[in-house]
Amino acid sequence: MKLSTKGRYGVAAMYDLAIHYGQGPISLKSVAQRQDISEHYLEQLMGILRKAGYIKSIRGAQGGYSLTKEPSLISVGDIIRVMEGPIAPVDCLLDDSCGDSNYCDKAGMCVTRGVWAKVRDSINNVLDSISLADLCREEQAKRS
Amino acid sequence: MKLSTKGRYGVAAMYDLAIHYGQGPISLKSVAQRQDISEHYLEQLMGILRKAGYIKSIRGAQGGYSLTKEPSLISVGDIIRVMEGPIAPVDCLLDDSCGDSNYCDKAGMCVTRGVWAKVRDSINNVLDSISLADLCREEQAKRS
DNA sequence: GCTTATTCCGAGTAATTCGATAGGTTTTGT
DNA sequence: ACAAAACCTATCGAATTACTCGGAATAAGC
Repeated sequence: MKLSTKGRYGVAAMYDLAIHYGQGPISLKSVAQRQDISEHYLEQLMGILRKAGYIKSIRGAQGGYSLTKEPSLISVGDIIRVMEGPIAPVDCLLDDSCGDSNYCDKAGMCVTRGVWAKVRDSINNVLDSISLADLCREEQAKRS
Repeated sequence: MKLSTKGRYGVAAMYDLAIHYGQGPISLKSVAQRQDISEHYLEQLMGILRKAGYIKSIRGAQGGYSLTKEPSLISVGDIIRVMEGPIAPVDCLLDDSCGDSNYCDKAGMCVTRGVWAKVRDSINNVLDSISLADLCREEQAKRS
């Protein structure tokens, strides 16, 4: 039940952009340094976040990244799901409409499936209840 | 955020033993067949559960495994933690008293750490609130 | 006592994933 | 023109996962 660095780094980077929201484009380099992440690796992660529409980029000198929406409108859950795929402790919870793959024939009768579904829901609840703005507020509080 | 098969199979096997609680030793083979798990692999998992004290074994012909306590006294959380290690979405939550390893120097200032701690707590809450007896009851309900 | 059913144990292994690294190509402000 | 930046694709070593294999020890039943 570990989060991969993708999710962790993704949240860290988005948090960094949230802190600097409204200050123009923030360079990948500076984010990587502040959050202590490999530059090249973070680059790939930023690509994912950009394609998902959570950040926009400006190329060329003095370029960088910035959020496409207010920090209060982006939840940690949004970020995690984009970085790690849908949250599901077990694959049989992924009924992605396309018939094949992880279908479990006794899903209806499976009692443990219910357990994993509850876990999934509780994780999603927690993650969706925390926005980037919340994290920024917390940071403010810790400073004082 | 995936559970490994260790955790899943562990719960499935323990659930199987709970269903047959009080019926004497249950052979690995029959558990493996009913739960559709590789026999040899399940063998290793049973070893973990035995060493943790949740099941006891009887060797030789007509031997097998059985729970050491009532199904109501064993939670899904107990099983998962034994099979997968402590639940912690990120390593910096593991302050296992022995100073080295995953200590994060800015833990006190880290706002994302709080997020992961909330996730951990909510997962533990769900898993600890469900006992093997609960699963057996659910199975009964589904039958009718 | 022999056979057979079973748990126990340790090593090996194929496949996958993770976390990066490398090396280049655009694009753009100065 | 130059340098700073985003973008892209490919590769790679290490670790982990989910097994498999081959036995050794133990006990019940005949």
